[in-house]
Amino acid sequence: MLTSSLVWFRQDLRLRDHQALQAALADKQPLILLYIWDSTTPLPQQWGGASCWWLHQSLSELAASIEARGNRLLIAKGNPTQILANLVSRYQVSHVYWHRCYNMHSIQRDIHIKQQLQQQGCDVQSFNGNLLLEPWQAQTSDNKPYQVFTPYWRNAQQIIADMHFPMSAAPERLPPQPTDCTPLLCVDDLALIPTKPNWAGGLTEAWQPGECGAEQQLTTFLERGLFDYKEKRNFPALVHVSRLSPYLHGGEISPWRVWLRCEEVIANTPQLSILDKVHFQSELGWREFSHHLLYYHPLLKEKNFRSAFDKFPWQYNEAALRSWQQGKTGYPLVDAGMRELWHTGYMHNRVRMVTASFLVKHLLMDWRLGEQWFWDTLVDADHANNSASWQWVAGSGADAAPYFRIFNPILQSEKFDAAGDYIKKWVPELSCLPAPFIHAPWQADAALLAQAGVQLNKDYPLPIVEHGAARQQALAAYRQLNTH
DNA sequence: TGAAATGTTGGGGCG
DNA sequence: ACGCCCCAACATTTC
Repeated sequence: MLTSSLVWFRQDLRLRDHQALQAALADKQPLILLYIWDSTTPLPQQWGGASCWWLHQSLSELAASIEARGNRLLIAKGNPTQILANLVSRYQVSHVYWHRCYNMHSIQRDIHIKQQLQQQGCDVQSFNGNLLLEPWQAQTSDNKPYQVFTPYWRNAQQIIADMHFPMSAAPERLPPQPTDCTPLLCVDDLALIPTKPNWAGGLTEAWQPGECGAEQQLTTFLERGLFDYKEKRNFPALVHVSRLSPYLHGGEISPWRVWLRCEEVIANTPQLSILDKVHFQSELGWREFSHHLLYYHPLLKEKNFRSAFDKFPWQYNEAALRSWQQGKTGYPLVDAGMRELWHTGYMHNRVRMVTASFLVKHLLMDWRLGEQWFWDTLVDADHANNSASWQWVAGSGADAAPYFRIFNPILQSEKFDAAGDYIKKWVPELSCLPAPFIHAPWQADAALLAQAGVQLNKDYPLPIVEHGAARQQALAAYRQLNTH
């Protein structure tokens, strides 16, 4: 009886730079390529709506890509422990490979599965396929996890400089499946995309998920976006951000491919500043740092990193929460961001900070409410990044924004969207209102509003809170914690 | 990877 | 010419 090898695809939906696949190819025997929709994932960690849409597209492309190379992606749904055990015994699987995930559910599940498969006589190997560094690789001089980004990243960069990344091209042909291998499900059976109503139209326009789209996005960014990245990445109407986050999350591109191609472009393009490279790479650094934090603080999504925040006097106001979610706060930059998110599954980073700060500081609502909304609506929703970033904004996190750092949504708008281009795109009812009034429509006089065709409180809401008063309330609430 | 309040300085209008 | 005030521009401190 012929044995076979199995690659379990998870957050590594690509064929290039795929260590698990490369290891399986070296076995030179029939190959099972598997994706499992893990129904044992705790509910709050199940992919949100936008991530599901992304996953559907990405899986479909991967399946097609595998089929074109002479194999087939097996798709299953259920308990991975049982599914793997069944496949291993049914197809005489001698070797199983996957790339590691770093949240608590996955870690515990994978430890258990590894033991079980080894008992079945199977050789199991896992690799790092999703990060530049393993989360535990950078440690302080007394072998403790870092709490602050800057020293973490200084150390991490030194390690990266000496690393040899496992680059590999996508194989041109794949070995066949075992001869008696029967399909399980197809991508559609997972029911990941919305049907009634189909709200994904904006996502389809904005994105091309999959390995191919990732490569195109990387090239576009390096050619057009990297120049002056350090400054221009702050302007949401410009295209000077990489927009690679959803691809990195799904593993459709490896972070080291992004890293190395960036190095290469910088070396070959004299007009690019080293600072642009440094700033872009440090964004990848934040991603690494988030995973470092999540690894050592498995409850990062649920619990305040700084427990002093457990007694923060959060308020809950359902109407205000809904206004925020729907982009109807009356602050144009905030609303533009929230609508971009709803429409495209993405929001520019600068605007993420402004909108998040608004929920937590102006509306005094628990960061977890914001985290949940982003988790459900972002195509790049990532357990580590989303949790760490929300805690950073709230001030409850490691290396967090200090409590007194309260973004003024009007000032941010004037600074980073001076002409109002971003606002006009996402809040079209204000598109005839000239700057500077587009940043604060309630400050425009009646004649100007009439001329722009805006009736406040009808076409566009009045601010749901007044900035100055909300700021004072936030300062008072935070002062009450007495942590500073 | 803030914003506002407060302090300081220097030019210019003006008695 | 001089002192005084105003205030913009910038710097520093505070939240």
